[in-house]
Amino acid sequence: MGRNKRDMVVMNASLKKAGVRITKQRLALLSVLTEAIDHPDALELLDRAKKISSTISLATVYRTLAVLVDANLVHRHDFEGGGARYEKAKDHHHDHIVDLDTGEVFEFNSDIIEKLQFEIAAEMGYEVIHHRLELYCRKTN
Amino acid sequence: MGRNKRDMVVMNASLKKAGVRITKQRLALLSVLTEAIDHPDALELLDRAKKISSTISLATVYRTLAVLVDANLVHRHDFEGGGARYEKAKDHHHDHIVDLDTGEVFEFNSDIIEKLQFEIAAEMGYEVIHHRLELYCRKTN
DNA sequence: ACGAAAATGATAATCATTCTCAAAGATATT
DNA sequence: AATATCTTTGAGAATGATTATCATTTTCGT
Repeated sequence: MGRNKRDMVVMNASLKKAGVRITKQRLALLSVLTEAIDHPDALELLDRAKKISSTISLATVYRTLAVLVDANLVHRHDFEGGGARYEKAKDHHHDHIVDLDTGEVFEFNSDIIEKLQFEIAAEMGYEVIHHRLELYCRKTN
Repeated sequence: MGRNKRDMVVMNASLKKAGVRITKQRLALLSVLTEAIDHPDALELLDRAKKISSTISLATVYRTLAVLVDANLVHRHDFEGGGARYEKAKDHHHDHIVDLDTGEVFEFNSDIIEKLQFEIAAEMGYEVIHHRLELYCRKTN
C-alpha cells in the first residue's frame, strides 16, 4: 500500500515545488505521512520512517517536518499533553475532536462556525490568519 | 491598587474553598492574577508577585499555578509560541483572539459557536469536556 | 505554643525540540 | 560519468519550559 510509482511521482513533484532537494529520508517521511490515517508525533514518525529508510534520525524528522509544514504539505497540531502531532495537508480545512480517554483524533468541519469566526474577528478589526478549534471529549454512553 | 481588605477576604475564602493552605506566596500570586488585565506567563507572574512578596520562587509560581488551575480559580492557555499563559477564571466562558504581531490577547464569546460545537460532538457520540478556540489574527487596515 | 502535615527555595532532572558541525549526498555543469 | 558547489544528514550537545527532589520553614488545628 502506498509507495507505488504514482505516489513517488506525486511526492517528488511536491518536494520540487517546495524548492527542497529530494532525499530518501524526505521521501520516506512523506510516504509515511501519506499512508497515515492517524495523527502521529515525531517519535512515531521516526519509527515508521525507519521501516522504509533505516537511515533516518530524529533530528532529520524534526527538520523535515519543519520544511514540510513550511511548504504547507503537512499540518502540525499542538494538542493538550505530549508533543506536537502531524498530518498530511488535505485539500479541505477541518477542526479536531480529541478523545480524552484514548488520545484518538477525529476530524470535523463546520462552515457556519468558520463563517462566524471571520465575522467576529472582522468586528474587532481583525483578519483571521489561522485558527485552532479543538473539542476535548468523552464518549457518551 | 487591589490588595485591599475586601480582596484579601475574597482570596482567603477562595483558597480555603480550594482546600489549600494560605501562604503569602499564594496570596501574592492570586493578587497579581486578580489585578492582571492581560495574560501573563510564569516568569512575568514571578516578577509581579515579587513586588508584593519578595520571597517567592519560580518553582512556587508553577506549583501554585497548578493548584489554582486545579481548583478552577485560574485558567491556563497554551497559545502558539512561548510558554503557557494564565488568567484568573471569570464567571463567563470566553475564547481568544491572539494578535500575531503584538502577542496581545482579546476575549470574545459566541453562544452560537458554543452550541454548534456541542451539537457536532453529540452527533459523533461525544460529550465536550472542554474546548479551545483561538483565532490568530492580524489587524485589518 | 506544639506538632503533624504541607509548602517553600534552590537546584537537579526531564522532555520535546533545536542547534552544531564534520561527513555524506544531491544537483548542475562539464 | 567526474567535478564542484551547495544542501542535507546523523550524532550528540544545547536549549527552554516545566516538574521533581529534598532539606528547611510555615501553616493551622488542637
